Amino acid sequence: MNTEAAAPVRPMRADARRNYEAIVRVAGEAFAEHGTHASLDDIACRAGVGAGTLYRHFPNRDCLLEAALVESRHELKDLGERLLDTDDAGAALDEWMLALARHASTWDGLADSIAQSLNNEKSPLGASCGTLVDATGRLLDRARARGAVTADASARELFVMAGSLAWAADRAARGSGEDELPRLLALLMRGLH
Amino acid sequence: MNTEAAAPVRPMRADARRNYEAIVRVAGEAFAEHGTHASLDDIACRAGVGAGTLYRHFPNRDCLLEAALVESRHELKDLGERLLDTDDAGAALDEWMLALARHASTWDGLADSIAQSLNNEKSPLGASCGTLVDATGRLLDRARARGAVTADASARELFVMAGSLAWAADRAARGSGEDELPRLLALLMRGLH
DNA sequence: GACAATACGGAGGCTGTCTCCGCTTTGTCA
DNA sequence: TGACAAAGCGGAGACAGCCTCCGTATTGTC
Repeated sequence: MNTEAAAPVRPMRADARRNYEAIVRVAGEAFAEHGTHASLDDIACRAGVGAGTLYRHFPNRDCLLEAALVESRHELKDLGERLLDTDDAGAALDEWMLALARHASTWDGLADSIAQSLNNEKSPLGASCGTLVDATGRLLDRARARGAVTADASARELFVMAGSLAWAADRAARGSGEDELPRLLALLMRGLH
Repeated sequence: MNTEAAAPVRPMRADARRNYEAIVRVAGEAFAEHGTHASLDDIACRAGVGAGTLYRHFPNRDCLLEAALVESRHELKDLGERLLDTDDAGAALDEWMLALARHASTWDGLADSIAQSLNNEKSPLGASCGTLVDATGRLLDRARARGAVTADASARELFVMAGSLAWAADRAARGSGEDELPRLLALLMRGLH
């Protein structure tokens, strides 16, 4: 696994850190604008660095995606912990699934990138998904223990279903920018409980 | 809409028909092998024609996808009609959804291509999806009229959900080639009924 | 058999990915 | 403060895929 950028043995050189941060910032903008398939050369250009610099810091698209999502994932992780302390285990799972689906909707194509990375040991994006799958598992187990979930489904499946919901909501919306996610999710959770 | 290839005013010239058929045949193989993003230049090459010939017959990827799917869609349409004559309206809808999901799983990436085309007036793939959405609507209305479906969902949404299920099943399978579709579908339908 | 209509094909322009390596910047140590 | 090695930079260019253009070849018709 490549974690040299995230946890280097020695601190990054000043110029390297400057470039790293500029790239991540610009990447977030580009992904928001063009989806996860935004041109990497273009990101490098807009960040004022050469393509070589971008690819040295982020050997592939997943690495950059992962870096641009760290904050969002931190917040998600916190939410997961807070939800474990709430009373209604069923509602907690519902809220968690909605948060997961919203996360996967951050940028167009993200649900796809995430799901693809899940089956790819080497992807840093997939690795960091492990934490989210685990959190899903804890909330699912608790909900099941309290009888709030009866259906047979694994944490991993639930995680993928959240992604597929994000996928469906993005595609079902007939342009009209309607937020279909809650309704679609309700449909799914109705079957789960 | 471009239907010149499907319903020409005058019959195609012999060489044109020969090439058309070779391209469609090879395309099916290539999509099966590399998913819907298979290289079109490569398909042309393997079909023994120039790129120009491929693009003249199929101005874009969707046109080729659509042509390579005609048979499967025919069978699907027939199934839809047969299902309308069965007794159990709920079970008929279940079976239809499974068939839709399997169709969208034909090739890797197909669910995505289909869903994308749904929002694209000009796509021949999307146009031909209209028939399937209509069939979904008929089966859904019937199931609802008989009380087999209580949840609030449109035909279009159901169609997209079938695609999203295909998407999820393709991604949830941890390589192990397991067929998760029926279970995932059961989960969804449990919420719908 | 000759002619017009139709179709062919592949060179080449374009965009995007990713690598390689000569050059520049940085941090350190005297 | 200056000098040196290590670390980092960047952009040219190789490569792959998409798609168009137009000179050439094939076909059907009279």
